[in-house]
Amino acid sequence: MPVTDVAIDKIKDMIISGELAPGDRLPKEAELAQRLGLSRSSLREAVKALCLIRVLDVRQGDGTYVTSLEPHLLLDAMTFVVDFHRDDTVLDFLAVRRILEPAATGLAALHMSDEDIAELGALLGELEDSPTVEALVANDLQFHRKIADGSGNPVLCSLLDSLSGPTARARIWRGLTQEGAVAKTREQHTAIYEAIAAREPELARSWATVHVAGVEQWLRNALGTADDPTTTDEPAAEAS
Amino acid sequence: MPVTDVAIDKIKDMIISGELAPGDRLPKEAELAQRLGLSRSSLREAVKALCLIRVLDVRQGDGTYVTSLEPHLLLDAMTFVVDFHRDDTVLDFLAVRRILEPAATGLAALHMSDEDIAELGALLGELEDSPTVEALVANDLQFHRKIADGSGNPVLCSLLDSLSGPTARARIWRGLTQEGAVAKTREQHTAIYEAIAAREPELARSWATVHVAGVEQWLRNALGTADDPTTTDEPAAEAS
DNA sequence: ACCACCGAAACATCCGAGGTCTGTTGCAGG
DNA sequence: CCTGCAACAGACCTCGGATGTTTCGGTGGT
Repeated sequence: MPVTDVAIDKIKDMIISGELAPGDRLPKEAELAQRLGLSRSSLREAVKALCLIRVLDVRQGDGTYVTSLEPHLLLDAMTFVVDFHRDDTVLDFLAVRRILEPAATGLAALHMSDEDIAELGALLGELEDSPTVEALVANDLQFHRKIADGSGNPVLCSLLDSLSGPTARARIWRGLTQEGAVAKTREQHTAIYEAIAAREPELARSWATVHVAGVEQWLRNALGTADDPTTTDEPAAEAS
Repeated sequence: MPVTDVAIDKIKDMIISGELAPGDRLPKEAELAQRLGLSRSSLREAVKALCLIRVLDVRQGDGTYVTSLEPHLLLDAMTFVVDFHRDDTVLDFLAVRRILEPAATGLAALHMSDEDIAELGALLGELEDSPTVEALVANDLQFHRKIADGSGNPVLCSLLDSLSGPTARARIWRGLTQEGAVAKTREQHTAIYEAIAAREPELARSWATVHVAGVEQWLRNALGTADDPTTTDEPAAEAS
């Protein structure tokens, strides 16, 4: 195994073992390199790699630090990964989102604070009557993010955030090509909001399913896939 | 922005734009470095970073290649990320798994081939009567992996795989500390298998929920968390 | 047709020299 | 005493070249 990979594992172990806690500063390059028994160049490669996945944070002129390691930080590195997937796997991502989003929405109906729900409602009103596609998608992302956050599970929230990336592009197409999409989206958002405000997890969950499934259905047609539609069906999920 | 980060983005763009397709070979270090306008050292840092997340694959003596970019490859980079999370966030991961696993199991009941179901059943028989904890956990992982694979969604499968990592450690503890865990696990696995074999998605889904919830419940107690148990409840998910 | 050997190509690693940014220190001025 | 500016030191950034290792593919002998 290359020394650089060894170094990555060593640093990883130092963090997992607790020798390096979140926020801690690493020894300086030269020192750490000597300690791990490799050159500064190789060490830098290791650090850079750990930097990409948000485990380390280097600040020029200052030093290298361990990040907070919070889920939202580490999981948003996944956004980078997800970006590499082509359109042919978007449906698979969307299928996963179709599983998680309703669950998150249901949880949000149970756990969101009244203030957060109010803010969620405010988001609905912020949109103009004839918004640009970009504004619509941005508002949509914000809406779903707030709900995911309201689930009370940061991992779930970050995961949904990552999965929304590729979906966002799809939604842009949709806004561009499908006439009634804007009105439909707004209606469904309102329905989801009202279900959450009424503290009705089942209803909220169902509306979320309908919402995501709508995008999924449209995308499936748009891609001209001949797949068996049941492939992404979620059995026994809906009580109604 | 550091030149290395620019290089990472450049390479990323080359791949996303299709200039570099999966399996393609990159220009040699010196050539690519000149083309991107930086030194070999800096380029190597970029390559190493993209290597960590399985986007590139360097083979000494041969060259640097773009990986297949298949979901299972990119998502298993997430395993690396998940490893960094401490025990206090394991419950959040488990909660997500509790959402995904039942859905995947339900899908598997619909889509697994008869041969795959037979192999799944064979897994149940492979375990000795008094297996070591390691053997039990390994068998458990394999069992759930096969089900996740049977869902027909590679993204879902890889995601569950990643989430199982931290859970695995927990299961080891469980096996070590909880007496009836082995028998209970075997019973539930058998029940899940039978439900899938009978093509009963709802039943399979419910058993999966019971299975994961059992681990979750035990872990919650073991960690002595005083959290509101409803925090991770999935509302309206069970038909029964 | 098969196998061992050899050389070219490409990555792995190391090194040392400059450059740039950041946080700190110390001094002068208000 | 407090404030502001300038110089300094520490740490990371970037570079380019030299040397070691591994792999691939061609060559020649059997």
